[in-house]
Amino acid sequence: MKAYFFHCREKCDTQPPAELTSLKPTSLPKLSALIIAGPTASGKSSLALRLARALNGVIINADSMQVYRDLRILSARPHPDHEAIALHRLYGHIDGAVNYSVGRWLADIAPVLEEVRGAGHLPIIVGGTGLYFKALMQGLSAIPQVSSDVRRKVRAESTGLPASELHARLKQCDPAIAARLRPTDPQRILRALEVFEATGQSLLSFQRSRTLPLLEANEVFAVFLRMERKALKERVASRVDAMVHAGALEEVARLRELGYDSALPIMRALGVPHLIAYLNGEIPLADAARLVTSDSVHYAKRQETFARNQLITFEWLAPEEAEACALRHFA
RNA sequence: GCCCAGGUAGCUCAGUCGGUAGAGCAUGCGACUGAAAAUCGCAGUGUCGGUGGUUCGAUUCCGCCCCUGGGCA
Repeated sequence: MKAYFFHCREKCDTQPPAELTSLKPTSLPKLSALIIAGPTASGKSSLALRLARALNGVIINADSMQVYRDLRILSARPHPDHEAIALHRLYGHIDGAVNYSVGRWLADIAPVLEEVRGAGHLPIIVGGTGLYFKALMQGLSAIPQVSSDVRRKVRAESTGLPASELHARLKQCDPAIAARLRPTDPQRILRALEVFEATGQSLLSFQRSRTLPLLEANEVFAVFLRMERKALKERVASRVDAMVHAGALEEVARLRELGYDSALPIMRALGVPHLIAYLNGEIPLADAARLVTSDSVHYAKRQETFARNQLITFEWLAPEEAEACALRHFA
């Protein structure tokens, strides 16, 4: 493990410590996957495509929105032309009516990883969802599936109630988890409530253990693409415009017609609520675009915070550095 | 030139019956176990337009000046 990190330095830093140059790559474990994370609009997909071509890789999605079939433009899913250049997996394979989750993603990626490696290809896992990478490399607690009946029931009982009231209810049945959750955090409170309702046990009791990670930090080269917030903001703004020109409004109009529950993940994707507000005549298009841009920049900030503090083994590299480094690692 | 309304945080504004100020947004930082493109938490900064006066004390009251907007000429 230690040797690997030194190896990484030796190959990537411009000036490696002299005493480490004796470490030879031949003595190191073979890296079994390339992981590309980074904030939205940082160029992850195009980097992945270039590396997939150069390294005979298969691109595997780690983005919670690019899994949805009905969300191609707004989720910036790879273009069909690009999907023809290299194999892409776990893109657009989920119906919008589905409440996808990190657990499902983990279940989906396990066989894909095995298959890709078995075929002798390099898995290139790329996406913006930090939680997915955390689950992939740090494991996830095994928690029984909460049936959609229970889920519906819990949500129906809590509609219209303030988070503090839900928290008070949670405190009644599961004081241990309630103590760890903020009374202002409705999402986590609802999750704890439904797990207790479904299993009769505290969510905390499940969270005490985790499954083994699918990939260990020392067997992958994991990068987080680094980009200045200011530059990122400009990229996001022009990408939002490009999305509108590419048919984002039509995509959103289709979603609106499908009549999905507004609580579904797909309906909360960046851009969907504001563009629907525009289509409903509530705000001008320019305002909607501005709002989508600022939401996206806030999101990028959260992605960076998550990576900085939760994905601590990732190397922060500018896109060009990441590309050069990956080529050296896997060539 | 005259009349009116304003000039307070990066922006929009609130407020101080005289005791040196605060919300939202923006910005920065953080939390994070099956909705994570989600859901939450924390934190700056101000010569309160300038200048004189009254006062123990003025961002607040008064005079003058500057600037902005509206009206009248």
